[in-house]
Amino acid sequence: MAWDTAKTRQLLLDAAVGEFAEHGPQGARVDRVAAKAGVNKERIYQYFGGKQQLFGAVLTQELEKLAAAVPLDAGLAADPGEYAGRVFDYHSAHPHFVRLLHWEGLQAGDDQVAAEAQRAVHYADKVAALTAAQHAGTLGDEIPPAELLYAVIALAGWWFSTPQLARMIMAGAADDSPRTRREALVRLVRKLTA
Amino acid sequence: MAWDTAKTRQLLLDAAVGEFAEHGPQGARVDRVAAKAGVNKERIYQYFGGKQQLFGAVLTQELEKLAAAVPLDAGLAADPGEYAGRVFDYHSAHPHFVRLLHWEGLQAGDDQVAAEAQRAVHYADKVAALTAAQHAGTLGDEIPPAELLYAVIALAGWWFSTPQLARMIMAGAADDSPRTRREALVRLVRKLTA
DNA sequence: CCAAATTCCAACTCGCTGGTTGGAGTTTGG
DNA sequence: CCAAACTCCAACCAGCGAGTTGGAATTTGG
Repeated sequence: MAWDTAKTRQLLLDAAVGEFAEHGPQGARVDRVAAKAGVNKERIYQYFGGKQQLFGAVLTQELEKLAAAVPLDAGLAADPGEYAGRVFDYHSAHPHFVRLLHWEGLQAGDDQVAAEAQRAVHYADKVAALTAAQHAGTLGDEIPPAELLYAVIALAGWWFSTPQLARMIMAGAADDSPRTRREALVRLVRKLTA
Repeated sequence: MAWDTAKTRQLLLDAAVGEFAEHGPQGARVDRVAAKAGVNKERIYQYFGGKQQLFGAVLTQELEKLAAAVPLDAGLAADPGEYAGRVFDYHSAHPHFVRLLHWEGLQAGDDQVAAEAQRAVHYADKVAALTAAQHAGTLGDEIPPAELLYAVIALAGWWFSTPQLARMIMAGAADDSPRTRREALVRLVRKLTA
């Protein structure tokens, strides 16, 4: 039987996504990741170097997935409201993503994070697209593009990053469901770009 | 010399704020809290019951501080933009608050959190104030009040909850400082309530 | 076909950390 | 004034968990 090291690696990575999203870099247990992957934990040290590097690898992978799933210009420039809605949909389907992002933020503070340079380019591209749309006149230009991007990301993500707050704020609302939350988000962003 | 148990308690609580904000409930070290407070760690177990309960006590205390520092109607209803600015200022001066909030959110998930009922009332009051201002016509009424409150909180807090993202998004900006970030925030909220 | 290199695993180490304990000092109530 | 109750502390402990190791199985390259 041939070795399939790529598969073993991927098995670990996929198991680690859930573990890290749920418990964070501190709370995650190396043994649990290995068990869930059905692999010996020593593999983690051979392939990734350690728990922290595995966390970095997980983050990089998930970042790429998001970038692929909600592409740069899928209506972004033309209609940021709908783009925000798509980001919301992605978060709904993959709730671990925002969690990973926040674990990273809480842990790293002002330190550089994994793949920071590449990720910065990614955002710069989006800002450029928004700038172009403003010049073309398909988008209101009252809000500077970087700030607009910031707003979209923050508004789409906050529901998931502090669910307890979202719950309390919406406690009085007539009905509070993912659907109405998405509508609220789109409404907010549309208003910003009116 | 008389015992001053209240002071000892407070010493621990204050030391714990920093420790929990920086490292989270998992990463926080009981010994470090005790050392910083200049108190024996056994006191934590007598006064609070354990690490987790201490975390709850810290959260409750800081929540009250924020509520006191950025009062309900200090210009909120009349000018949500400026209110958002004040929240931003508070976060700048007390960066541990947002961090605590997010650690709570990441840990609790969909479970009830400490003092949830009281906190919900707190937000309901704010929503009511916004509703009144909309009825009075001092505030645009395109955005439902709860959603507006959500937006203010999310936009003011995101800078601090994922500093790595904020850094990357703003990487291309002419200058990126607390001052310009605050201005961006106010601009965004003003646009929402125009 | 054999030897070097690589993958895999069970078992181990060992420092760390939350929590405990026993007792000494201090206050309080009667 | 004395005994019960409470505050405080140094030392202790048990188990958990990241990382290691030694060697067996498997592959590869010559």
